[in-house]
Amino acid sequence: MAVASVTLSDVARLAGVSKSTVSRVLSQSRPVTPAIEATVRRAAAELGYSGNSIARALRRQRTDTVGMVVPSILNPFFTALVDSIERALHEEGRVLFLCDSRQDPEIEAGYLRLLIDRKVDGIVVSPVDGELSRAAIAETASQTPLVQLDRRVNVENTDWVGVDDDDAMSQVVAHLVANGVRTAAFVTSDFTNSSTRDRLDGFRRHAKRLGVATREDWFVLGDYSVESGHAAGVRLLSGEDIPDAIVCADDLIAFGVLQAARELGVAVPDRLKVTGFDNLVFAEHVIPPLTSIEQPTPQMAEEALRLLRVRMQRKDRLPGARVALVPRLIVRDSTRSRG
Amino acid sequence: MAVASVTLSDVARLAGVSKSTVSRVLSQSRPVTPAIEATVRRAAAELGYSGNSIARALRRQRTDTVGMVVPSILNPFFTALVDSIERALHEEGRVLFLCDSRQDPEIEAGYLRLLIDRKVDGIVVSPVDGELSRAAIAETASQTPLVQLDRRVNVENTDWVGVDDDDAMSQVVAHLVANGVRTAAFVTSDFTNSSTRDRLDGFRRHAKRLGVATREDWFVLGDYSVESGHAAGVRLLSGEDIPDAIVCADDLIAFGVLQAARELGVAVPDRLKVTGFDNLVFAEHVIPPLTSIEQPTPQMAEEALRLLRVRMQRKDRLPGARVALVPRLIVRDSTRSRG
DNA sequence: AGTCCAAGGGCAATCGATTGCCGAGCAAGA
DNA sequence: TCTTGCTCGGCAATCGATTGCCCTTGGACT
Repeated sequence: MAVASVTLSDVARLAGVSKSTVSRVLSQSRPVTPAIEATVRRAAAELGYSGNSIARALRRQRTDTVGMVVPSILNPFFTALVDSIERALHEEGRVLFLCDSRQDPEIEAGYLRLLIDRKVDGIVVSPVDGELSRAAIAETASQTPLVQLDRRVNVENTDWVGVDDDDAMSQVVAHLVANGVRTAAFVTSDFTNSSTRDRLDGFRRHAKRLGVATREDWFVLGDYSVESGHAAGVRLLSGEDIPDAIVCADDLIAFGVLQAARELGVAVPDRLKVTGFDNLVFAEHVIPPLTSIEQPTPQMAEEALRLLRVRMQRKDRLPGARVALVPRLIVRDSTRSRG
Repeated sequence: MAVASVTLSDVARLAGVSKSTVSRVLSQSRPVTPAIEATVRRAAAELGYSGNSIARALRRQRTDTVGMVVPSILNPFFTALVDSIERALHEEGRVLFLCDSRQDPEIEAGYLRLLIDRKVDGIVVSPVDGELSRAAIAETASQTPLVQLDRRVNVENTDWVGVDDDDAMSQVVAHLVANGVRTAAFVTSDFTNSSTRDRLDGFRRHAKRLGVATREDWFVLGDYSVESGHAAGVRLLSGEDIPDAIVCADDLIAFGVLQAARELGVAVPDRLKVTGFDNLVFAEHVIPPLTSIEQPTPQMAEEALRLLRVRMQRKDRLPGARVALVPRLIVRDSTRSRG
C-alpha cells in the first residue's frame, strides 16, 4: 500500500544502466550483453520489479484486455460462455472486463462506449436485442475489433460465432418424431434477438417438413426463466387437448415446463415429451433428466477469440465471418419412449 | 478501427485553446469562462472526443477498475457474488476484471500478481484454500486495497465480508429439531477453507448443544458439486440405519443428496429432511423445494466495496475488519414435517 | 595498420491526460 | 489613481515504459 511501486528507472539506477537497456532485457526486444543482462535481472529481482502495464499500454497502444458484454451473467448459459472465454484468455495472458447489460440495450450501449474508452484490444458481445442493439454494435465495431457471440444483430463486416439453430431444431424435431410425437408446442421468449428467432423459425420449418402438427396457440412467449416456463406449461397442459411434446427455446423454460407437468400430473415422457436448449449442468439433474441441445462453449470461445485476433492484426476492413458450429442433441429421459 | 482516436490536443486545436483548458472543462476540475466552455464542449462533441482512460490512469494513478478472483464462476453462488459486485461497480462507474482461479492456489496467486501489475484500485477475492492461499493474499494485501469475500484466510490487517456461518448452522439445527429431527449427518467438501470449516464446526457445536445425535461416519467429505452430494447421499442412505436429516454445506451437495434419496426411495421430508446452503435460484425448483440458508449477496457486495473505498482513501495501515452478516433460513418443503 | 561493419548502450521523443505554477487582466477598495 | 487580490488561460513537467536513432567499441578482414 504505502509501498510506492518500483519503476524501470529504479531498476536502471540499481543496475547502473539506462532505462532502455532494462526495457530491452525484460522484454527481450533486442539482444543485450549477457553480463549486463544478468546484472539487470538481478537488480529487477532484488527490487521485485514487475512493470506498470498502464504505462506500457499507453506506449504500445494495446492493453492485452478483452471486454465481454452479456445480457445476464445469472443465466447459466452465459456463465458458461464467460467461463470459456475467461479460460481461453488466461492462456493468452490477457484479462477480461466483464459487463452485464441486464437485458437493457441502453446499459449495453453504455458499456460498449466504456470499453472503447478503456482501449480494450477487442470486444465479445452477445447483443440484447436484434434491433435496439444494432446502432451501438455497428458504431463500436467500426472502432475496435468486435465479435458477436451466440446472439447477433445484422451489421455489415462483423463476425459472429454461434451454433446452427436451424440444424439444432432439425435434430430435436427428428428425434421427437422418431419417438412417436405427432403434435408439438413451442415455448420461447419474446425477445427479438437472433437465436430466439432462428429457433422459432427452425422449429416451424422442421415441424412442417416432418409432419408434426402445431397450433398457433401452442406457441407461447415469455422470457428465459423457470417461472416463465412454468406459466407456459400450466397454460399448455391445463386443457383436455394437450400436445405430445413441448419444445423449449432454452433449458430454464424447460425446467419450468417439467415442474408444471409434475404438478398437473402429466407424465413425462410417457404422455408428454419435453426438450430444452443449452444443455445446462442442471439438465441432467432435473426429473426426469432433460433432453437438450449442447452448445460447445469452449469451441465457441476459441473461435471468437481467433476471429478477434485476426482483426487485431489486420487493421483493414475485413468482410464479416459467420461461424455456425453444429450442436449436438443430448438425449435423456424426458423424451425417451419407454419400452 | 482505422479511425485514429481523437485526443485532447485535437479538441484543443479545434477549440483554439490549450489542452489545460479542455481538460478543465471536461473534468470540471476548475471553473472556466462560460463562453470558452461552450466552445470547448462543442468542439469535443463535434469530434466525438471520449478520452483515453489509459493516459488518464497513468497520470492519476488510479484506474477505476476492481479485480475479482473467485474459485469458480461456474458455481452459481459465486456467479451471484460476481453479479452483485458487478452491479455495484457499475453504479460507481468502475469496471471489473474477472478472474477464475479454478480452485488452484497457483492460478490464484498468478492472478493476484497480474492484478497488481494492472494497477487495479482494489481487489475482491474469495481465497481457494485456507493455508495455500495465505502467502499470496498477504503479499497482495500489502500492496493494494484488498477485501476477502465469503471465504477468508487469516492475514493481519485484512478485511473480510461474509455471513456468520455459526449463526446459520444454529438456525438450521434449531429448525430441524423443531421439526422432530433427533439424528443428523453432515455432508461437506474437503477443501480447507474458512467457510467449510466454520460450517462444520458450527454444525458440530449446535448439534451437540441442541441434543441432535451424530456419528463420525455420518460426516462425509467430497467437494461442492451435485455429483459429490449424490455419492454421499447414496452412502448415507443405503444401509438400514439412516439419519433423520442430512445437513449439506451447500445447495449443490443438497441437490445431489435429494437425487440419491429419490433413487433409493427415501421419502423427503417424511423420512429424511435435507438442508442446503446459499439459497441458489434452483433451490426452489428442485423436488422437493430445498430449505436453505440465504446469503445476502447484494449487501455483501456493498459492504466489500465500502471497505475497499475506505482503504483506497486512507493509505495508512488500518486494522482489519470482519463483517459477518446474519443470514436467513429459507424454509421449504424439504424439511417441513407434514401435518 | 587501416578500413569497414556489426553489436549494443544510451539519449530523448513519445503515448495522452492532468496539474502546479506563472502571469495577464480586471475589479474593488482606499 | 494606485494598490491589492482574485480569476482563469497557458506553459511545461509529469506519470512509466518503449523505441528510433546516434554513437562508441571492438572484431574481422585486407
